[in-house]
Amino acid sequence: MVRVRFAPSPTGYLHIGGARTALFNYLFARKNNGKFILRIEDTDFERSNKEYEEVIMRDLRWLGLEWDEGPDIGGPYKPYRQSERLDLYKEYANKLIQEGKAYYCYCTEEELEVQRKLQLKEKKPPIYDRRCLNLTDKKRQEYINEGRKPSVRFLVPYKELEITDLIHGKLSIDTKIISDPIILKSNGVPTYNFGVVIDDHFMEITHVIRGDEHLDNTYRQVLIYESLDWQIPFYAHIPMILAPDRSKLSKRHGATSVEELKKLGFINKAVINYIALLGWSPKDNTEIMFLDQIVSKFDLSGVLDHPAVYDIEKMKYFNHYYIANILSDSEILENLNQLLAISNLGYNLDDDLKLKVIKLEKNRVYLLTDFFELFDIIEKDPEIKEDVLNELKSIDRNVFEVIINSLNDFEYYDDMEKIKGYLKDVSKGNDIKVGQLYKSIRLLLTGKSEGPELPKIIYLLGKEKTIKRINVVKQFV
RNA sequence: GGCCCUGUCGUCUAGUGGACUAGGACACCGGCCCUUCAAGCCGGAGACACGGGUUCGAAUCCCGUCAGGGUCACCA
Repeated sequence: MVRVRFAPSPTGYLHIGGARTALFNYLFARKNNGKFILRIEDTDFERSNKEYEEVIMRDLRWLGLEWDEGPDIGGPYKPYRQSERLDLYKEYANKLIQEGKAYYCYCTEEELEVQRKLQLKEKKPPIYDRRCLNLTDKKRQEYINEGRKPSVRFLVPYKELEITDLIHGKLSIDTKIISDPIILKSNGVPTYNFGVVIDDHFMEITHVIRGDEHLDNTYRQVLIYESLDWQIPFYAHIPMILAPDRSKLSKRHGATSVEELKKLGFINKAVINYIALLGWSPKDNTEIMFLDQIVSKFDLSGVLDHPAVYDIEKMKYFNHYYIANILSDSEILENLNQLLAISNLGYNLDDDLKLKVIKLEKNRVYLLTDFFELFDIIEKDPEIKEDVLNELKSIDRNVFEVIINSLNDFEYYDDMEKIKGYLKDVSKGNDIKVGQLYKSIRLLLTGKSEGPELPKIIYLLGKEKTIKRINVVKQFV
């Protein structure tokens, strides 16, 4: 049985890279009828935050990545929060000490820092010199009397170590260059490299799918597995997602968290679709796919081994495509209402009107927030600023009169086609160029010279609002 | 700096020794449509990092150079 996990630490929002890692784990689990587990790695008490944990779970669900076992829903290998598994780590750290495979280290962080700097200065790799490995009883007692709390270091066995990665193939390293890693901090809490091994083992994780940045950690972890005589899981290190400038993706590169994307008006299906294609492509090179289709096409062997650059423009296109061609109007409405709920813009529109807007605009919209343009036009009377006023004043008096009279006479505001035809007639009958007529009316109704098609605006506004706006504007001119 | 990973259009990618005049998608440019801006449709430009091998034949295999990224924490 395939068992994979996504193991975020709750120190920030779920970002694009994390979401993609979660997705690949999810895909692999579903494809192989396995289990997808969520584990929270909250051993850094300073930076971990329960709120982030909740946001991460919420965003994962928003993306449609449901897990089979996790801190909130439990499971046979609970608990799924590292902070609740502290005894387990201590037990195995002690076991390693007793077997001479790990040792207490009494060095302080300051001492280590000094040593590291020195080594770096001499252009040497910063490796711990094992000064605490063979401490005399006297020295040890001295440290204890000073009140020093020891950390536990893993004793790295020196050898040629080869690991096999499902994406990169065979990888090897000389373990001499690995510094003895601290596995238990002096406060008794495990470090990442130790916690991962213990938990993955006891949660019976079969495949570790994670970002490339963990490639070097893998050697340390494999050594720990070997020292405990545990079975080593399969590894698949997926390429990183880089910023457009090819550096590591971070906040300064714009919208990189799922939270932000949501607020910008992205649709979950589009986000999933886009990130699935970052470092992976199906055999048939299809681009537009739903999550279940991606599952059926997914194959770890299709995952590339080089990094991909994050391009929000392409994701916008996917979003556009989903809105225009894939989603039903009611699905779009649902997404729109979700967005409205979190963005507190206070539009006072009922679903029927929103649906009308969706029908009219979905072909040209890229982001859900683009619908707001029309919402604004419907809800807010035009602002008559100076430049608008000047433009308004340049409209011929006769044209002005024609517009007012004809819009007053017109009755079929609920029929787009009739509006179109009527405007055409007005244009012909009064010898006003269509372009000029449209431009003038748009200005009167919205205070802008660009925007959605004019008949749409008139249709959505209805007779009452249309006439009212024109009358208001008339006073200024 | 050591070690590890990687290098196909600007970007995501197809490509696994001959089917490659290197294909698709986003972005870009031009045209059509047209009441504006878009959308849509049609068309265009655009890449095998470089240098050596191996081979009848290389984007594909090997070596080197260069470039990019990652990592060397009592962070994960």
